[in-house]
Amino acid sequence: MNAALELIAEQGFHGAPIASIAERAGVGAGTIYRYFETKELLINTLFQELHNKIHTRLMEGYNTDRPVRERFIRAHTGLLRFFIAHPLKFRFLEQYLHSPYGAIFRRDQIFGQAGDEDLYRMLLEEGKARQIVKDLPLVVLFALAFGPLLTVARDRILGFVELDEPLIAQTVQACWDGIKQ
Amino acid sequence: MNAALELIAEQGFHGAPIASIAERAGVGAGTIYRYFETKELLINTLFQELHNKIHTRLMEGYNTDRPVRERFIRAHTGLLRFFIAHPLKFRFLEQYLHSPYGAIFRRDQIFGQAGDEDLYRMLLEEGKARQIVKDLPLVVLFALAFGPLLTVARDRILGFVELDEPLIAQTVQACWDGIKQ
Amino acid sequence: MNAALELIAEQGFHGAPIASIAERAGVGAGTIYRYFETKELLINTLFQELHNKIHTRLMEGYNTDRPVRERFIRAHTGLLRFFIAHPLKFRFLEQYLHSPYGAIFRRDQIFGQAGDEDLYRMLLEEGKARQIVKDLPLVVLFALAFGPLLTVARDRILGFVELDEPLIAQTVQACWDGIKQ
Amino acid sequence: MNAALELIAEQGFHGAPIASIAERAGVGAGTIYRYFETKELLINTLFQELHNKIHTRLMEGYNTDRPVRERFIRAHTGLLRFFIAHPLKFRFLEQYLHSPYGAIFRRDQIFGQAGDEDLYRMLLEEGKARQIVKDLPLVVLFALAFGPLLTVARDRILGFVELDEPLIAQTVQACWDGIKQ
DNA sequence: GATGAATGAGCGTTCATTCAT
DNA sequence: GATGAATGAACGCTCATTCAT
Repeated sequence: MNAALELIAEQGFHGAPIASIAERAGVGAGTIYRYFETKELLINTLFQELHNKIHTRLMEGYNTDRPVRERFIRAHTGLLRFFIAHPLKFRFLEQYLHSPYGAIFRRDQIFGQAGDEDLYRMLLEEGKARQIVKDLPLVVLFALAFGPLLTVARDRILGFVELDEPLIAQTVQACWDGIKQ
Repeated sequence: MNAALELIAEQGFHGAPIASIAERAGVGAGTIYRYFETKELLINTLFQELHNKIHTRLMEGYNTDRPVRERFIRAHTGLLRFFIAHPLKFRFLEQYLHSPYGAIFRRDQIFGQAGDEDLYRMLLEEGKARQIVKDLPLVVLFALAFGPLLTVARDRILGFVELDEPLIAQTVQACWDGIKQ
Repeated sequence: MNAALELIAEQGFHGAPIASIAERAGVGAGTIYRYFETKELLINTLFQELHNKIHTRLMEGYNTDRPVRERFIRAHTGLLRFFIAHPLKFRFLEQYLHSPYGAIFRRDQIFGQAGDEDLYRMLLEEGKARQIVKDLPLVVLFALAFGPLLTVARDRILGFVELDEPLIAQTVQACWDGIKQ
Repeated sequence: MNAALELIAEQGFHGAPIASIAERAGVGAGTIYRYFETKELLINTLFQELHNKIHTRLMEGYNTDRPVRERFIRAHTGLLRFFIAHPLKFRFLEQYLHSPYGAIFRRDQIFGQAGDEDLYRMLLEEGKARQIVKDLPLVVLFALAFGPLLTVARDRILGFVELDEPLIAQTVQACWDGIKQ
C-alpha cells in the first residue's frame, strides 16, 4: 500500500502500473491480488485508510466545549500542517478526489447520513445554527473552507510558495473569513 | 474538438481514447491526426482556446476605473456564471488543470512575467498595494479566490447543489471576504 | 518519379510514404494514383526505367568486335562510374534489389529468354565458349562480376572509401580476375 | 527468436510484425516484450547471436601457421557451406546487413580497432603485407571477397543454382582469384 | 501463500488508397 | 485532370489480470 501511495502521489495513476507497485513493494505482482481483488479496490482501500487516519487525527484535539471559531481554526490548522508534513499522502488524496471515485466520495460525504461521523459537517451546521457562520448550503460552506486549503497545500507541495507558521495561520484565518457571518 | 472536450469532461482522460473521440465526432481515427500532430497537442489546443475564450469574456466588462472590489465581484460572478452555463467546458478545465500540464500552466501563471496579460493578477496586486486586499503571497490569494469558486462550480455541475442568482452572489461575496483586508 | 527515387534512396522504403513523395513532387497525393495504380507499380516502373537507362548507357560504347576482356572491362568501368556519379540511383537500385521484387527480377534475368537483351549475359556466355571465362554456371559468374562491384559502390556511397580513377580500374580488373579462366 | 528469424528471413522486415512473430512462436504478443524491450532490440540480439555463432565456427578450424591462401580458402568454404546449410539464417543476415543497422555494423567492422577480433581483417592485412594479396584498400578487398560469396549464397537459396562441393570449391577459388596478387 | 511469466485487449499513431469537390 | 481530406486496418507497445508452479 505504501508503494502504491508513493507511486500514485509521485507520478499519478498513469505512473503506477501494478508491476511497478509490486516492484517497489518488493513482492510479486500476483501477490497484490491476494489482498485486493482489483487495482481499483486497492486504491479505494488506500483512500479509506488515509481518510480515517486524518479523521482520527482531527478528532484528537477536538473539544466540543470550545467556540465554533476556535474549533474550526484548530482543525483547519491541523489539516494544513498534516498536508505539508505528508506531501505524498496529500498528492494521493488530490489524485483520488479528482478521479471518478472522488465524485462518489463527495456525494456520500454531502448526502450521507453522516451524523457525528464528519467533524466539519457538525461544526458548520452548528455555526450556521448559532449564526456565527454564513447561512449558505453546506456544500458551499465546504467549498469555501476546503477549496483554498487544498489549493494552497498543492501549491506549497509544488514549490510555488513557502508556508511558515505565520502564513499557515493567516491562510486558515482567511478561510474562516470566507465562511464566517 | 467538441467530441474530445465532451469525452474528457464526462469521463476524464482515461475515458477519451482517440478511437472514442473519433467515433463521437463521426470521423475516422486517422482524420484527427490531420489536424493535430498528437493527442497531447489536441488537448493543449483545446485548453488554450478555452482559456482565451474565458479571458476575452472576462475582459469585456472589465473597467480599471471601477473600485477593486467591484471589479473582483464582477469578474468572479462572470466566471462562475460561465462555468455553470458551460459545465462540460468547466469539467474539461478541471481535468486539465489537475494533469501534469496543469501544473506547468499554474507555474507560468504565477511566475510568468504576466504584466497586463492576467486580469486577476493585476487586480490582486493592485488590491494589495491599496491595502484593500490582505497582504499575502499572490499564490495564497489565488487559492483563496479560486479554490472555493472551482469547488462550488464542480459541486453544482455534479448536481450537489443548486445555484440561483442570489446564491451565486453570496458565494462570490464570500470569496471576496476571504481575500479582503 | 524523381521524388520517389530520391526519398527511397535517401531513407529507404520506410521513409517514402506516398504523402511525402507527393509533397516533394509538389503534387497532390491523389494525383500519383492517376499515373500509377499502386505504389508498388510506381516503384516497379521506376526500377524498369532506371534499368533501361543503364542498359542503354552500357550499349553505347559496346562493340562486339573487341575482345571479351576489353568489353567486360569497359562495361564494368562504365557501370561503376555510373553508380558513383549517381549515388541516389544506385541506392534506389540496391533497395529494390533487396526487396521481394528484386528476387523476381533476378529470376527473370537469369532464366528469361533474354537473347540479345542482356549484354553481360551474352558477354559471359561468349567468354565461356571461347574458354576465356571460367566454366561456371552463369549465376555464379554474375555473382563474381557484380557482387564486388555493387558492394564497393555501396561502400563508396556510404563514405567508407574513396574511389579515384586508378582504384576504379584496379577494382574492375579484380572483378575480371575473379571470372577469367 | 526462431519465429522472428524465420519470418524476417522469409518475408523481410515488412513481413514480420510482432503479432505474426508471436503467433508463429505460439505466444502472446506481450510476452515478447518480457524478453526484449523493443522489436529493434530483438532484431539486434538476433543478429549478434548469429554473428557470434559464425565467428566461433570460423575460428574453430583456423590456424595461423597455415599459408594465407589456405586459411582464406578454408574460412570462405566454411562460410559458404554454413550459408547453404542454414538458408534462413543467411536470409536474415542479408536483410539485416541491408537495413540501416547493417551500415552501422559495416562501419564498425571497417573502422573499428578490431585487432584480433576479426579473422578476415587480419587475414587480408597479412596477405597485403606479404604481397600475396592485392594492394587495395581493405574495404575493396572485403567487397571482392564477400560480394560474390553473399550473392552466390543468395542465388543458391532462391533456387537459381545448385551448389555441390566441386562448385563450392570453384566459387571460393574464384573469390581468391579476385583478391590475390 | 507467493510468485512472475503469460496473456490479449486496448492504446496512440501511420499510411496506402479513395473519392467528392 | 488535379486535389487533399478522409479512411480504417495495421503497427509497436502497455498493463491489469490470471494461473501453473
